[in-house]
Amino acid sequence: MNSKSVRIKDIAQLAGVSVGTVDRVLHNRGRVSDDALKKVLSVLDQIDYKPNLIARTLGANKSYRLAALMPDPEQDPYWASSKSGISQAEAEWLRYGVKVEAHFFNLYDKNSFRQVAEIVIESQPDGILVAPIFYHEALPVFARFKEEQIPYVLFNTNIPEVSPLSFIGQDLYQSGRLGAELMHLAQRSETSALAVIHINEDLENSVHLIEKERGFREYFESRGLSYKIITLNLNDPSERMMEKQLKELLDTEDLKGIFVSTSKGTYLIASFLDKNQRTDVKIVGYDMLQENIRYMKKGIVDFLINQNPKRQAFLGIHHLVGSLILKKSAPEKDLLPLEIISHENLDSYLNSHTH
Amino acid sequence: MNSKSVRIKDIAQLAGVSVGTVDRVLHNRGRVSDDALKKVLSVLDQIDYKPNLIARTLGANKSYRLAALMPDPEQDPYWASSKSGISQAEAEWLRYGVKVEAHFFNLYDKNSFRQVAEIVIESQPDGILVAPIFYHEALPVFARFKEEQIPYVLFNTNIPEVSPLSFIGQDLYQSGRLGAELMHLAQRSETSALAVIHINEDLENSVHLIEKERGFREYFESRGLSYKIITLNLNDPSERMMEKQLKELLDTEDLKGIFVSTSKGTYLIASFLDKNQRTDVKIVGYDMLQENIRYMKKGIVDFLINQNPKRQAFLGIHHLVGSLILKKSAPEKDLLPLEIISHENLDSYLNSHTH
DNA sequence: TTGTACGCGTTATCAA
DNA sequence: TTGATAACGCGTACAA
Repeated sequence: MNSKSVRIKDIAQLAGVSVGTVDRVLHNRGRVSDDALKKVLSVLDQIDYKPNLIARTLGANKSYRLAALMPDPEQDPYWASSKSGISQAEAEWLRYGVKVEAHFFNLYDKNSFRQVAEIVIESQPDGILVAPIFYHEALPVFARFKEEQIPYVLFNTNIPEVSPLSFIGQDLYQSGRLGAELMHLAQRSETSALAVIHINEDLENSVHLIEKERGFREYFESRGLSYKIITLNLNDPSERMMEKQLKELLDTEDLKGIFVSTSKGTYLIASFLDKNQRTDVKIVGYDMLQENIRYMKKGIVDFLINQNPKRQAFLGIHHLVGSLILKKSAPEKDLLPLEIISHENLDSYLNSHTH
Repeated sequence: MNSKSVRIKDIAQLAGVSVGTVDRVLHNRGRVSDDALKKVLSVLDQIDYKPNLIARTLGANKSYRLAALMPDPEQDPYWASSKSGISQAEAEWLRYGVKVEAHFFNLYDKNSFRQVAEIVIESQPDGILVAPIFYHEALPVFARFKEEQIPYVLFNTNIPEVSPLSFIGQDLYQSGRLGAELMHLAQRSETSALAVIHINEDLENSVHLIEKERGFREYFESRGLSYKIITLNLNDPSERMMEKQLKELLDTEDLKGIFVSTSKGTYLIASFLDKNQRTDVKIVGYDMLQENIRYMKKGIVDFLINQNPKRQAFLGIHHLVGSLILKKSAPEKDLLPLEIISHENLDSYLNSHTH
């Protein structure tokens, strides 16, 4: 077949050593003389060796255990999508002996993050995929991972300081700018008031939401647009309290648009506006959650920015496997495109397999 | 992995024959005695044998030759993207013995399609990836493929009647509707005139363009919007002639938007409007060609719908390989999402690796 | 430190 | 018509 593809055997021949020696060099197992090492490395330097995955998995009876550390999918459908991405990746790599165990922490309890992380460490996986949504709590956890020498990949939220193998996510500042552009398009007058609504316990600790708002505001500034922009942080989980704050906002301002910074928040706001029959207020929100889709089809939600949680998690496992097993270097950052979902392309996203 | 999985060896043992015999039965290669056949079949009946695909491709050591039949990439940068998707897929499968030979036909010459198709057949490939952009000419060609029993996958344009292994592309009617939605968003008044511009030799024969226009028009109808919509088909390739027709259009109508149905057409129209300083006319077009990107950054093009030509071709080869070699069943239709590109998410698409 | 030999599951060859 | 056996490329145990 491909007479071109280089095998270990070929490298051995070129370097004038045995396949065993080449193998030891390739996997840095040591027990190789400086002389042999040099010879093999010089050959490897000149040719592009790509191991035959097929052959490798056939022979190796080895299995890899990966762990995922993420919020409980039952608390928020956004994370259920991430979960399904992990399952999908696991299915794909199963025949290569890869297993992934998912561990969930409480979305509303920062301490549980540390606790579950400790459980993950105890299970001694070969690699970890993490969604570090709590900035402060994340730092000591990653220190522990390093201590235990377990490689990790981040998704959803980046914390560059902990130098992960890779980060998979989106440019959140730009995401905010895009939200602004879409909001601007949906408006028919430039004098109305707009709101940025976060639904979050601890805004200062949530870099991702802050970045989105910054982008949203700067878009209008950079274009010299004079909308009045109000920020509202709804941190009280009780529905009654939330409704009260929203009613207040609608009463005091001539509000024509709401940019919601989270996916779950999107349908909460949509539900409120729907009940109060305020279809004049445009909504730009996040992600194709079932409820968000419903409100978009109903005409309540105008635009969704797809963060592609499923794909993020899928790629996370993918990079982890690639790096650990295939010894491929994962990209430092894998930024997914900011996908715009509107009424007319929604179905095309829902029907596509590959996404 | 699952040590439980049944191997040919196990079947042989249970049936009291050798692996060679089992292999012959499994692949109906004949040369098996009735007695042995019965014994093997009865074992196969009781257990669920799933061949190890990994081992199969290793052992088979077969090489596969695929062919691609598509328009000449030098005539239109859109097809250059498709070409690069094919190359990418080929690179990925090269080490498994897959080779792809691309054959180009003349975009402006229907006869060349049939001629090149005949050349493809002569080369007797194991499978063919086709972009059948000429409807009438395609039918006899697929009849020939069937005659020669060469499996084929379609991309870009679907012709369901020829029952391909798989089709990869987009819903073009919906694509037109999306174009309309974006155009509507970009307009500030509902009384202006809009144009649909095709740049094509033989419009009636081009299902894909007709479908887009149908979607575009029906969107406005279904919403009761009263834009005046003019269709213009520029079939003369000379620039002078094209400019004359466009000038005429702009002079006689209060035109505020142009929907261009092809990717190459997009930058041609953009270039014209740019030269004539008609930034009041909004453009919705197709694909992230370099020139289209340039005009979008310049503010001349307002929206692009990404048809993802590269990915389409890539997936085409992918499904072909999956079906032929790995005996996986390819999806009958693999419809890619209709991606909206705007000023603020353009870079995110350009920077993303995985796309 | 080095090289050889065997196993992974399947296919293909060849002698019996 | 059969069955034994050598590939395929890689990892690794084990002998030198």
